[in-house]
Amino acid sequence: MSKIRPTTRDAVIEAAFDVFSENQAASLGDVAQRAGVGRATLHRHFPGRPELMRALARIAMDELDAAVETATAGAHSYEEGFRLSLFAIVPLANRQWFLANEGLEADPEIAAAYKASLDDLRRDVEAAKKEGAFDAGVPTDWIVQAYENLVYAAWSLVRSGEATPKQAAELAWRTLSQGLKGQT
Amino acid sequence: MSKIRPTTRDAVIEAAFDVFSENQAASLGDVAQRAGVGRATLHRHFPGRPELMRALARIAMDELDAAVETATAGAHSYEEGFRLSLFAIVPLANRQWFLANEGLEADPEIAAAYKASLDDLRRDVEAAKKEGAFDAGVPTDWIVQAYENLVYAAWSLVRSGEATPKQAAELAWRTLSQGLKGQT
DNA sequence: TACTCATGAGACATAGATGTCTCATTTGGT
DNA sequence: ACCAAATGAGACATCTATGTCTCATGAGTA
Repeated sequence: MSKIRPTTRDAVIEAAFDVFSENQAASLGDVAQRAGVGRATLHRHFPGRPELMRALARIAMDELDAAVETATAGAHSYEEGFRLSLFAIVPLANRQWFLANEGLEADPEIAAAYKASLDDLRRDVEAAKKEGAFDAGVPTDWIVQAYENLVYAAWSLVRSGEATPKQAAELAWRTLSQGLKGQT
Repeated sequence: MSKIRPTTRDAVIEAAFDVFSENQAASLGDVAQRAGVGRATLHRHFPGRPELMRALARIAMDELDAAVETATAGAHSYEEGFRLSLFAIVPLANRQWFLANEGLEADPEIAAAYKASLDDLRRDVEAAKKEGAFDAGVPTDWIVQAYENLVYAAWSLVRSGEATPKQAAELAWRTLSQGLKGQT
């Protein structure tokens, strides 16, 4: 077992997700306090704010990938895969969204990983089009944008207390699939 | 004619919209520079950041109201009104969105005005439900969330250069109306 | 021309966030 | 119990954004 208490680093990371999802401009002192950790200790694990954000981004992307992979393991079609992914992603949205406004596109590794997952999404959208799940006449870029923003909308609904994650994901799926369905 | 050059205040406001829509964390120095104005002059017109943000919020909301009112003047139904509003709002989204993450809910006047416009939107959604434009079984809160976030999605598509405002608004409208249409 | 007022430039003080360092204390493994 | 490593607390220096103030300049007006 490592000499570094695994608890401390994890506590900082979880506190950072909590604090930053409430206020992306929060200070590192806020994060340390929420984690119940000294500010100096935070700096021992993460040299500075960019490194912490980088770590959060990597974790968030890995979580997302894992959740989607698990959720879609038994999917029989791309359409079903999208539906299942939506249910898996909505509860994770609060851990993802605040990262969008951080200057992470400057980090080559993060930017590359993000681009790769976007490319995957575009590929899946196009496969779903071929299945007839989405209207082939609608631009893939729009479907991707609508998908991402309906996830955010669903999360917002959950956050406001108006729906459970399951209900919100169902509404988002209905809007997306019925709204962009291929015209028969 | 007022002794205060009307140009200066307007230049600051326009620069602020430009700069903050690119980076909401930009400094007042950045805004002053973009406006071609001394930093002290900016402070002469707006005591501090909150006051500037407040002014931007009021202007943005007024612009939005005016644009919607103009656009929907000739609408024959709530459904048509929503469609026309969407076309009017998408080009203004960049002047609206960054204000969401500013602590403006703390300002009573701004908060009240925002709440009022949200209530209007909810009323219109419910009227459109009665028309059959939206499925009465879908929560009004979801329709409002989807509407707002599809506006953002449309603006994102425009910003990426993948569509004109008109095309993006058309896609957003199609997604919303077809996705939430009442089941016949 | 003389006057008034907004402006630009820059000095100055302040506040908050950040990053480093030290030292006493605690923790976990031996 | 002993030891090495991690931690907490706090001092310290630095940096950036902010807000104020002063003074010279320029534009518009009488």
